Amino acid sequence: MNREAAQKFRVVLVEDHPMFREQLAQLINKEPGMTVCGEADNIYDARQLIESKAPDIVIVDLTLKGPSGLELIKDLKAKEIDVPILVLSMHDEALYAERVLKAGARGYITKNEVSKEVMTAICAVLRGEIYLPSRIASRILESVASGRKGENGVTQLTDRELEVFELIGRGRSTREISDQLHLGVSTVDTYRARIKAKLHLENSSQLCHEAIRWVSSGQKAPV
Amino acid sequence: MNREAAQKFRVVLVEDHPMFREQLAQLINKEPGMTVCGEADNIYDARQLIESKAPDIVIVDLTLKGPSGLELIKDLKAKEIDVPILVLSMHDEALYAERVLKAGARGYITKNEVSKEVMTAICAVLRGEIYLPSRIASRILESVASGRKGENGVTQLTDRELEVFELIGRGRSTREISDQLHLGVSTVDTYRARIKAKLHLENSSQLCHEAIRWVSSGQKAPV
DNA sequence: CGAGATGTCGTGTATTTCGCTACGACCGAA
DNA sequence: TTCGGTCGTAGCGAAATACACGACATCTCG
Repeated sequence: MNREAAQKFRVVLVEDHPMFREQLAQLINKEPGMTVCGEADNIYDARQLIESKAPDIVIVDLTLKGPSGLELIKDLKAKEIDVPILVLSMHDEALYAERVLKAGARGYITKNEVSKEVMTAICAVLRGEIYLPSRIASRILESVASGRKGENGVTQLTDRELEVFELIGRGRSTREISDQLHLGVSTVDTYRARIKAKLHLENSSQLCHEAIRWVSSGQKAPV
Repeated sequence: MNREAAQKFRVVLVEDHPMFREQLAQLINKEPGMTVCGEADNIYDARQLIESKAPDIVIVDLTLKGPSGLELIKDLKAKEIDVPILVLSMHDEALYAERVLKAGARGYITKNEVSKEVMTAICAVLRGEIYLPSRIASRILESVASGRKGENGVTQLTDRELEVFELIGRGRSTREISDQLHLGVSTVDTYRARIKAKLHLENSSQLCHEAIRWVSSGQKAPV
């Protein structure tokens, strides 16, 4: 990673935790060959930033305040804005990694990595490689190899459905979800219905129950 | 915060996200009057560290890999190890703040704060003050002021309320609960309202959320 | 005794749920 | 290219639920 000052790699950060963003920025700016050329905490600002700054790489958190980073990835792809994206996520789940890669991201790391690992990932993506922690890569390959099936059932959910499911698990009401995702309440409702169908859940308490279980198992110990 | 080098405030960090911990450490070490004297990513190491180093303050993440930071706080209190604790949490909810304060912590901030805010909190706690973001403080004070003296979260629920709370946690709908308990639906409704008030929950998703968590955590210690 | 906590319920309105239908975009197989 | 499937989006109406009031009878404890 050695570039003249004039041609440093330019990075855009999309991350809604201020402290984390600060640190990431610092980490990158400390690197001689890189510089942060823009920061955003939601996908709208991010998109604009990316279009105006045309960075060499975008690092995006999966879970943001509004629509998730996955939306941003899809958006950019739809607009054929071809910038390599490295996803930073809290979830140490192959499921998410797989989805972001399918959507067009070039790397996936979790926030549990040490900063050295993060830098490794950034460099790999800048070199044009696809970067995954090996434990996740192997989990993906494994499931692909074994011909795919249900596992936790959650795998059958579409991206959107998963997003809604997760928000339910975080205790958001339908209304809050529709706000956050900028959807109609009725749309969110449809997703709830579809999720219930796919997961064979009878009513919304059960839906809530499962969603919470999912969220907190993908996460750490209950508080 | 001006101390001679020899008598800097000594800080122990308990946080399981390596990157976050790194940054926190850096933030603190950058401060002239402070130094990080130990780091841990779980409560066992943390406890040992605290006993051996006797720091001036402990900063602990609420959600760790094993038992939560809340356990650590209770442990220290039980052992009468009297070190001020600042809790760092992802949850921007009054309920959690209240719990940790009751357990003996001296401050509560979320990871959404900018680092400046974190430093403010650290300093406040070191001065012996209790630090809360005002939005959370006001939410707690509000309900405290309007009656209800302290006590402990769930323990302040009446028998009936607790019964309902538990059924909610088992995924029963209001209707099912009223049937099972031979009460009017409206009665159950009233209990739900009272529980929400006592636990500072803002809507029924949160109620559901807390109830499920409580039930599945073996319904003893927590809260 | 009397104030406050507790258990019970009703009413009325706002919101959500639930089970439908629908439609356009896209995608892959025939 | 057409057909069938999935996906994201949305609306409708009936039923259920949530929420905010108020009411009243016990019960309890200072």
